[in-house]
Amino acid sequence: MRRSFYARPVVAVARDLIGCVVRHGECAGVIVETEAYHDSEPACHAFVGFTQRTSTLFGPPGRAYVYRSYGIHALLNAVCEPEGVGAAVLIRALEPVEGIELMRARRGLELLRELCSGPGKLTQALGIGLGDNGVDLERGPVTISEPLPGWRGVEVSVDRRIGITKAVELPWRFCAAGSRFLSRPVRPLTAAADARAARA
DNA sequence: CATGGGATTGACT
DNA sequence: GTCAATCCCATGC
Repeated sequence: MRRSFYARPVVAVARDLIGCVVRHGECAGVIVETEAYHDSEPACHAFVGFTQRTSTLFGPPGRAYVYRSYGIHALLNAVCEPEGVGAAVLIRALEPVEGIELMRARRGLELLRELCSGPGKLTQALGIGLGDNGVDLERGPVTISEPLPGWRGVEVSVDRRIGITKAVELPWRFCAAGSRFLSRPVRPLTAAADARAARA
């Protein structure tokens, strides 16, 4: 995708990335789950301002922001909004489409559903690491490109973000409706959750 | 310089 | 359902 695609409100980009293709080397998958993060809300790393860690987030849009989570996993984001705004889309799950045998070898698993159904799983499956931080997503080695035929206009479900403790009420998680490759199912909105969201 | 806290995962009860 | 692994970074003394 072109740089102008990412230089937009991060929530819109997160939604529009559903159906696009992430590629690294011979491995590729369709994005089926994303989350948006923005420096105006405390769940975003960029909330603390410009630091060494967040410099990529405040940099030009269309680059990869890769960081280590829980000391173990590398998580892949696409930097969004104009330079100077700290915002990114976390890629949370892929449907594998190419290089599946290599993914299986890297993950030590056979089951297709488990290869890329989580933000730490998909970086392991595609061989993406901290060294890919700052990479231009149009040039590679990690790239994101247009949806495959059949994925254009796919229905998107909205949910609250997973695994965070701050700003939990924001509906900034996006999933391909009915996908079997999500990190977790979309939670149906309950009346109680609705009331909480309305109050916040 | 010491410390606390994760945008997770997989193993185990 | 619970829980440990593991390390980088931001913060505070």
